[in-house]
Amino acid sequence: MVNPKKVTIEDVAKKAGVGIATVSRAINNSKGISPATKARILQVIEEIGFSPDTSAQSLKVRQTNQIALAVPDIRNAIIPEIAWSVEQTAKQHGYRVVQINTAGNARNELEIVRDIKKLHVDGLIIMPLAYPKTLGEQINKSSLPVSIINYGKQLGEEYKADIVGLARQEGRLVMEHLLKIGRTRIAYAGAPKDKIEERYWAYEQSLKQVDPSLVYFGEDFSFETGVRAADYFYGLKHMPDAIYAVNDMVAIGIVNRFKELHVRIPEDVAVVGIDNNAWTTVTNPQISSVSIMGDEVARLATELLLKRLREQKSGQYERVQFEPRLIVRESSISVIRNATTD
Amino acid sequence: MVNPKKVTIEDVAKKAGVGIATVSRAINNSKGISPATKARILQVIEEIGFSPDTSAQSLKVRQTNQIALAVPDIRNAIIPEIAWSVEQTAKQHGYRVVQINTAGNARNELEIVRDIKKLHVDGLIIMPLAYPKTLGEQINKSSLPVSIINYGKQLGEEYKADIVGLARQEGRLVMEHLLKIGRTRIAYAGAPKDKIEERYWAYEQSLKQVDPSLVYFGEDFSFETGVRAADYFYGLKHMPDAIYAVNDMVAIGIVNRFKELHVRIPEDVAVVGIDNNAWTTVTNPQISSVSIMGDEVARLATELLLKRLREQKSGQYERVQFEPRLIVRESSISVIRNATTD
DNA sequence: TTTGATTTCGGAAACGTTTCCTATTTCATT
DNA sequence: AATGAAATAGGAAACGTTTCCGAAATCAAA
Repeated sequence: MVNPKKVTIEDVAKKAGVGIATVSRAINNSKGISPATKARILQVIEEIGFSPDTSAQSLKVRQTNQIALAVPDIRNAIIPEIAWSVEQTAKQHGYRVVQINTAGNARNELEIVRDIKKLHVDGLIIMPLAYPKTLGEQINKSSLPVSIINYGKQLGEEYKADIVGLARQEGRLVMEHLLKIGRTRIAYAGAPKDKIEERYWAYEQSLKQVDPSLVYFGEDFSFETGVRAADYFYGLKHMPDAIYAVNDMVAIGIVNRFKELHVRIPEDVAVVGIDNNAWTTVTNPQISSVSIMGDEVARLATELLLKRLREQKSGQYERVQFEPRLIVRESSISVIRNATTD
Repeated sequence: MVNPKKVTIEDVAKKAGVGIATVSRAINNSKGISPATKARILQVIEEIGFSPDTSAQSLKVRQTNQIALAVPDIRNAIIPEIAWSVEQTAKQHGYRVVQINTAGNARNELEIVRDIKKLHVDGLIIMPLAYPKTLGEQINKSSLPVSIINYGKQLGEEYKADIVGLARQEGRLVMEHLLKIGRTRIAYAGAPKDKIEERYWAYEQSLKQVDPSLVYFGEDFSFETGVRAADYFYGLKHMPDAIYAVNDMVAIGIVNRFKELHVRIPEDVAVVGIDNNAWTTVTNPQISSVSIMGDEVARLATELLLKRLREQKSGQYERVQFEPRLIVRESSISVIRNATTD
């Protein structure tokens, strides 16, 4: 480690008695080199421990074999899964990924795109959270390809980027399932700002008419909201026989609280969440949920980016939405319902 | 994006009517340039949208401003937290981090270290899981500085790397706490291979004598093991009044099962885990746990690596162990114990 | 003014590769 | 043998910077 006098391609050439061009051919196994000399060169390389300088290579071939992945916060929810998927996919194609957390901060999200040139990467995958107004504009004038992992708002046609996300069908899936297993008094537990979204509309639309007492709008998407929702429903004269929770955290809160209250799940009340968080399998009962396909979304976003890099042309931009998938677990299995109640 | 004829430092120079050396001085704000010309150059740069080529810079100055972070699997346990901490710290010093998952595979762990030169980084932070025998050897012959985040075995003095980890005191902390709040029948719930470790020895050593019926060795470190442990203890003639769980997953399993069995926590049984997983705050009751200081460990490991890069010398290697910290929550608060029992 | 020190600047040489172009060798075909 | 095509090789230019070194310009002091 004490400045070992960097060994270059020239050292190899000299020692092997060939030109540097030939050494280059050997390490890139390009053609125009005889198997014999190639073997000899490789041998020498092994001996003196040569490894081509990646900066020089990048400078020459004008690519870095790196892509950037910008996410709000690697510590949250499905993001580790996404980061993992991107890394695996990139690796398969010989790319490395540099990790960036934007903290879901609008300024950071813009900055990343604007300063992408400073990143020593060939392209960018961004999962926005803040969706700053000028994001699209910034992306469009970007000098490098970008791919968007979109779990937020519907994005316009004008984006010059591949966009992959989720078909807004999570709520519909939950409701169809709950209806199919014969529940009739289905409640909704969510968060107010969520009212405008598919997850809530699916609830309204699946029902002939909605009983307002069965709709609980909490403050956020947290465990605590779930606990409070459970208390609220428990206090009703006529309890629901199923609860559609806006996400898994809320669902877990509900399940936990109901267990304390001796409400049986799924016999008395079925519960279904959304996200397919790993912790849904670790509660008791395990909670049915809708997978939002993080790894598939991330994988495709990566593949589209790499394809664009490979083909070097800014042709048609892709718009892909994965279908969410319902995973049925104990909390909503179809049971012969017992009329007795605590 | 359609091959915009890369604008180079020379274009800037020409347009500003100066030499390229001067432009270089302007963008690196080195001295030997008058404020006036500097301003003019910056102006031009802004106009024509120039951004220096990072590959060329790296080639010239012989550093990439990147470090690699190799972890077993970004999706597991405290690793997102570690990745986050490394990234934040690196960013503060102007470094970016490239993420690598080793899958806890011995061969991968070795390969990363061996092929570090191919990574376009200035140094490596590795969190080993497999600890292959030749890892130290490989690190010692590495041409780049490496820093180790060590949550595994005790590492020898011979490693030419900074090593930061955790002082093996988690078990002791738990036991002291449990004894202090007056528990007398303290049980242990863990995994068999764990028997050799501090976490178990601390249990034995804190007790005048151990009641073998209060020791439950499960199969693994999972939620399920926790559930089974709870069942086991519940079946005892004489239940423990506290349980020291080898980690949070097990603790959560215990708490969940006990709630079903109407065992009161902490009144009947106190429960404490280890790891300080975020989910300990989302159970009911919230679970006391020992923080294993992931973010501090990661931050220091990063800082040591960057310092070594800065100082360019392979002097003394650091060995640092953080003290784990007990976080007391509802599951083990000191209560006036009620003699009545369900 | 002259002098000398200091600041400001530009030319050119690196950094370590890949690749173009040309030269040589090898080989198959006549 | 003679010819031409194909395979193999090397020299040198280029990629876009930083930095060394010397030249020119500026400035302060005499």
